[in-house]
Amino acid sequence: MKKKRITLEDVAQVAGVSHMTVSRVINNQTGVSDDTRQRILDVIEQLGYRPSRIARSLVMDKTFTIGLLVPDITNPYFAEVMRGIEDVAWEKDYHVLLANTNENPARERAMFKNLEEAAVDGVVICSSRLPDDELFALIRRQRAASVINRPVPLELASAVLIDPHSENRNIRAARHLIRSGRKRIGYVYLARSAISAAVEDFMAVVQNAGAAVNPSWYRGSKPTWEAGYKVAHELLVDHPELDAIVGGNDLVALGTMRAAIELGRRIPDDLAVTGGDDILMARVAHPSLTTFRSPKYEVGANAARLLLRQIAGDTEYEHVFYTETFIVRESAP
Amino acid sequence: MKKKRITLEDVAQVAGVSHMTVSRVINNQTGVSDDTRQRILDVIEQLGYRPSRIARSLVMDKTFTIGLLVPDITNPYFAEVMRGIEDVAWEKDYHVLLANTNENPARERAMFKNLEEAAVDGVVICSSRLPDDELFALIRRQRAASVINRPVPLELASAVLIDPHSENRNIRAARHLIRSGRKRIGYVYLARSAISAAVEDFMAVVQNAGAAVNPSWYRGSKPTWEAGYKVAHELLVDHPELDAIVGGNDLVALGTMRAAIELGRRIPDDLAVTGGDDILMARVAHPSLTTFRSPKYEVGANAARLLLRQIAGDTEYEHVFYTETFIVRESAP
DNA sequence: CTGTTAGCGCCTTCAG
DNA sequence: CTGAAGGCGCTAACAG
Repeated sequence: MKKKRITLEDVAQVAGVSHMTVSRVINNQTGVSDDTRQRILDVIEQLGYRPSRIARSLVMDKTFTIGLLVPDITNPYFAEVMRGIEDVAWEKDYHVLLANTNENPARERAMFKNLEEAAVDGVVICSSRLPDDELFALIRRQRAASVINRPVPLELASAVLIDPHSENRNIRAARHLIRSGRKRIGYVYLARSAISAAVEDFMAVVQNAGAAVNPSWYRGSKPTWEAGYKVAHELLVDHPELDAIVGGNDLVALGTMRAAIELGRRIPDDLAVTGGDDILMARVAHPSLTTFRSPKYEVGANAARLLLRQIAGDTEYEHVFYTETFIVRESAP
Repeated sequence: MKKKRITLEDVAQVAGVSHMTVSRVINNQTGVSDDTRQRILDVIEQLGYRPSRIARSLVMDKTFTIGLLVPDITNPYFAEVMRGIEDVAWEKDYHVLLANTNENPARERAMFKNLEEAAVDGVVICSSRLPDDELFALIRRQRAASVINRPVPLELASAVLIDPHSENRNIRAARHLIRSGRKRIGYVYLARSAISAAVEDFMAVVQNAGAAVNPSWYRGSKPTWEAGYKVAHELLVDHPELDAIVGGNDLVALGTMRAAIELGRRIPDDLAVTGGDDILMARVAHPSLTTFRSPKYEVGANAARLLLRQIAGDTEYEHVFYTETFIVRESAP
């Protein structure tokens, strides 16, 4: 014997009006006399009535919910981005349906399908790990989309991206390392991420700048501390000659530092390390990490704003760009 | 001119059957011949049909969605707990509606209301900041609830809690500090959290163990690095005599360490610091942080399991307990 | 094995 | 200012 939900009809009956009048009241519409309105409000309060968003969604064809697709909620970078998204959604009275893919493409695909079935009004897609063609097709199936950290055709979705005119952070890091005298630079890049510079580009720049290159100094990693640790450990065992490593992000760089320290390297004397994102851990770590600061919260907030603007009926997609600031700390002075 | 959603009816028409037959197919029900089923499956594929969860929810009175109420998604502790919850939900094909309260009680209240309107099948409530009576009333309005880190009547909800027979972690930390020779121990506890020991209890234990006590050595803090930094800074300025500080959690302890270092204290020589949670940062920080490890992922996963069990029709609530492991590191050897 | 009918709770439209 | 009718997309219950 389940307790049944209180409905508009129940409220109407108690208040002695038709359900339509109640509907008008809960939607703040005009056309209800002040005392009927007050009476209905009282009944609502007294009964503890809550409008069913389900029913409303069905008839209005609108769920007041946005989907949030992220690779890993435990990555502090994404957590901060999510906070920006969540805050904007909250302001505009939107709900957030969380779709955490655990860096797993199969799960990402399934999550997209879930979001379609949930009929969310739009999706914020953060750092998708899917190939372009597949991602674009999936986006096309959504009512609206806002993409973070992934170039996407302007006619397909809004996006928040790193300024394409600014140099890639990994490459900036490499330049910095070479300037400060490093000769043999490893690169633990983020596999499947649009943030990391392509290995060829990385090599070209390093070579141009007069430092050594070697294809086996460059390895892909998942964007986690553990993965960074593991990959860097292997890299350093195989190539003890390295005197610097560019990490794809802070977590990977921090894992790299740990591996290096365990292998007896002193940082930065024997090995310099750089990261990216400037998460709190980068500051707190020892030695503190040289990295790039990105406006994480604002990136999320902007993505959400662009999405909500589309949902509100704007037909023009928009791409917003941000830049990263180089932060020099102890790990690569 | 919006593109309209493809419905059961559309599929039925193309396949030349009634919508019920299609319904049976998408719900994997028996009573459809193999070739009709296959034909319908083909049409679904070809049309790219996705069942509307909204409509299904309305008629079934079930949303296949759980609400997730957390104080702060950027707190690594909660992020890890959330991952446990999300994974279990995903396994059971449940969606997660995120309600991040930003440590703000007013927002928490509003989020509860949102979750009611969304008609989620149940809620996982993580570290609520609401007073007992209010929280309990709000829980009672939900279809099902599973509570983390907050004692709750067994007839009201399931819960995942620290073993009540194990000594509180802050008090264990204090004992450890006293054993290792500290005399004047400050306490930056988590305000409004059921995790932190009450100041009176803390004082009683410290006094009993033969160390000094002083009411102005104990201050509440929000559970963030920034708050911990600020509170500890003030505390250390006001009370330079302190030779140890027990932090409510790792973030607060890490903020405390930063404040201490900026004020010229050496850690652990001049000041010992302890935390709680054992987030990654505690290990990476310098000096590394003495703390308590809690099974964060499992806490979340268990809370979700308990909730889904209730949703599945189990009427018995259940409370599950976990324990924390003391991890001694450099900050308080 | 397949189809028909009747709602789920709400909003839109149109009458009073 | 208020109400009645119709339908959103789907499933349950019952017919055939």
